[in-house]
Amino acid sequence: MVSTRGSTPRGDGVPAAIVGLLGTRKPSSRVDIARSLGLSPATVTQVTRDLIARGVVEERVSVPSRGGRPAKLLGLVAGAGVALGATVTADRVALVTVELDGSVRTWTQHPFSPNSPDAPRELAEILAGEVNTIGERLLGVGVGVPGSVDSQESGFVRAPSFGWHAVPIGPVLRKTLDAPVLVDNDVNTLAAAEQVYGIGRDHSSYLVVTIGKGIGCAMVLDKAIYRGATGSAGEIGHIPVSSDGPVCGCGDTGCLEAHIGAAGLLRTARERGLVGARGRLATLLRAARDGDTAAQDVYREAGELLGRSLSGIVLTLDPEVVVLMGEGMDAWEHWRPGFEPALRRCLAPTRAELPVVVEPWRDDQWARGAASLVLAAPFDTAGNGGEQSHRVRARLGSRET
Amino acid sequence: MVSTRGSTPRGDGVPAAIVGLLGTRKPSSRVDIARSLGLSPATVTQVTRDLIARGVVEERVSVPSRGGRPAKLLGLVAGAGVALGATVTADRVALVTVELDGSVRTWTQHPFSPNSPDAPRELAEILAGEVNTIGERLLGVGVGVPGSVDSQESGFVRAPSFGWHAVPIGPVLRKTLDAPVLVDNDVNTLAAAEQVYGIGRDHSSYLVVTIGKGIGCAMVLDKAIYRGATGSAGEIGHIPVSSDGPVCGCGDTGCLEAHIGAAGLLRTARERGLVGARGRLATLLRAARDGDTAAQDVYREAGELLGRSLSGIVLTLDPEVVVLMGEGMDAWEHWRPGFEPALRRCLAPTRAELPVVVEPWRDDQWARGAASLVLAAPFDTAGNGGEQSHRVRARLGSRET
DNA sequence: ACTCCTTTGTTTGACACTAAAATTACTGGC
DNA sequence: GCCAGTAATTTTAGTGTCAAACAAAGGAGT
Repeated sequence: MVSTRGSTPRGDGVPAAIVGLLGTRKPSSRVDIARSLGLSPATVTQVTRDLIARGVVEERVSVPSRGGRPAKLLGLVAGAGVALGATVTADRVALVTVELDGSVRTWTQHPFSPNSPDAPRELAEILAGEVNTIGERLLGVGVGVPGSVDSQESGFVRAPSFGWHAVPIGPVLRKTLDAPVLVDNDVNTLAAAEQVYGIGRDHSSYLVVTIGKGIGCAMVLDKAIYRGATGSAGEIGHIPVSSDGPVCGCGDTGCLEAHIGAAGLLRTARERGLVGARGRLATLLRAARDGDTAAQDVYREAGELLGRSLSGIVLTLDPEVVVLMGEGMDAWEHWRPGFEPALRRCLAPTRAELPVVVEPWRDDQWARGAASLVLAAPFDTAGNGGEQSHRVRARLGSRET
Repeated sequence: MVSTRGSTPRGDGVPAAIVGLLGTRKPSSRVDIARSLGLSPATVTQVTRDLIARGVVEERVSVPSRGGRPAKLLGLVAGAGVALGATVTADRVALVTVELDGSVRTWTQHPFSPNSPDAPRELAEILAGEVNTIGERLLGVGVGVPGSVDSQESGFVRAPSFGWHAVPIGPVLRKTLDAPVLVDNDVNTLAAAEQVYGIGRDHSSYLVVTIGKGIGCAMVLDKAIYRGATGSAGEIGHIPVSSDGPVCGCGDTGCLEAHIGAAGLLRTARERGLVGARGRLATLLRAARDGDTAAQDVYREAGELLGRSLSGIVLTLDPEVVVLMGEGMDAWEHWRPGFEPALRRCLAPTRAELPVVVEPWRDDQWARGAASLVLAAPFDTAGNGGEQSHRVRARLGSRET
């Protein structure tokens, strides 16, 4: 193993990568940093000297050695940089400010109507307040949207559920906010968070599958988020699973999402008389928890469909791990009995042991993900984030200023 | 667009990348090379000076200019380097020697029995003859196998159909042959060939799907071949498509391959009395070509299954293009009527126009692919090929010697 | 023929990164 | 307390790449 994240950084990426590493790891020695990033200790000495002088990094205690010069640990100066994250949903915008080490500073929500023709400008206004409060220390703004984005770099959004076609979220925000702005699909932002603070620290290829209103999937392949040719990779909600199933929002019939998305589950439950015509999903979940086997069946069957569909994706992508998250996870205990056997049944003997990690859901997770777009920029050695990612790195570690 | 293939090369990768580029392009000027590789013209001048002195590259004619200093084109010296490619099948080994520009020099076949306990050594002996014939100019050996490989770098092969479990093809060949040896799944080698000489010149993410004895898939994502956590990405032949279908070689029932692999097609044809108990696929194809609608139905239904399965993969991976190839492609005209509508039906409006490229099949294609593993090494800036890839680059462009 | 323009290719000085040697700061055995 | 051993860090000298200035080689207009 040469480097922990992607290829070894160069040029302006070196100081950024060091700061990024220190943000996501415990305080490390210079030699450790060098090993992790594939740099020579000499370079780390030089660059950290500069970062210390600039007040971004500080020396911590020396650790006792086991026969050798003790390492002087380096850590980030608290509050040296802040990322702003925002997610857009059908009725509001959630905002977080996050420190370099991933800890959440503030969390707020604002009413928002994406259908308005002036939506980008309204979003910009919501963000502007926060941006001004943060001031100098702002590294960048990450925005997650439930749709596909042409590229993080530019940020034109297509989100059918909002009626958005090539809506210039990125350009408008950039013009208004005077800060680097990275826009991405919301599930991809969760993957970015995993990449930096979660499972990505130990694995290089994995899937992040979300269960909630829709069914989403983001993928980190060989340490990089994969977005596809048109930014719409991971649209697994519309995989066909039945030839005559329910009608989906996309117009087709029998999509996975139409079966096991929140609306699909509810429809099934109503058809079977488990909840009233005006009943909600919470009712179904309560029934399942109370031991109602018919209610449990709804979830079990959903788990089975999900497991079968994922097994195809796992065979195709051969990930190390699958991470499950999303608002729907609170009912996972009832999905699991259907899910596990369906998933494992078709996996070749080699992958039958595929670990599936179920993450508890937190309300600020979407927005935290969005902020992670910014915090992942230091590791974007391949340059997928383009100019915006570059600007984040510049704010983080440029030698001038 | 910054660079044509992956990220910009560094160090020993620079001369190799230049040679690689000249091998896959028409002769180019220094400035063109610099643009393609993301290097400065200054660097290209320096490195090519060296390559010219070493007799690997030569100056060609000047090209008339359109209002500027005319460009002096650079091209490869013919025969400056040769790659050896080999594919292993159930009964033989096919060998090609390929020039740097991709042209095939020789093609031979040798009987081979992979079930023998001494298979790696026997393979080594077959290759040794050719290696000695080539001598000095050999850049490396590429080997394609119908199974999964732990990494190109090491080359332990798992191939259930051969009864191979962690068979040390790479290590044994390396010990015997004294040349860089790259081992990979056979479908991945086809993807490597596309990457270097085919569709990869114009696209960065695509699928290569093979139809033949089995159903295979290789994927190039963001310009790199993706191999998965255990080297078995692309095992789409075992995606479940029916709950009570025919038994597959993998032990499960209802796998895609069991339905539409060569054996599956034949089984269906026999069940329907279209060919005799001892009849072969050629009989079915002849019947279909002669207008037998029952025979055509077998192919059409197979096309439908393939299209449905691929639509799921396309939704997941959002590739720019899908390339179809393999021995089974000679019957494609009869697959297509089922395939096209099934594939497009479920693609979101944005991807309905997904181009599907059907490549005619050539007998030496597997072996050419294997050789491409070597010829793709110069572009492996990420270092996936590890030490072996590095050794190929060293032979191609090292400054010493 | 002369001048200006355009593009290619080369030279030069600066700079980032490195390998290797030197230095520092400990531990552990005596 | 002294010495050998060990590992982190720093220094030093050197290499590869680049930006910018420069040289070369033509076209097009006058």
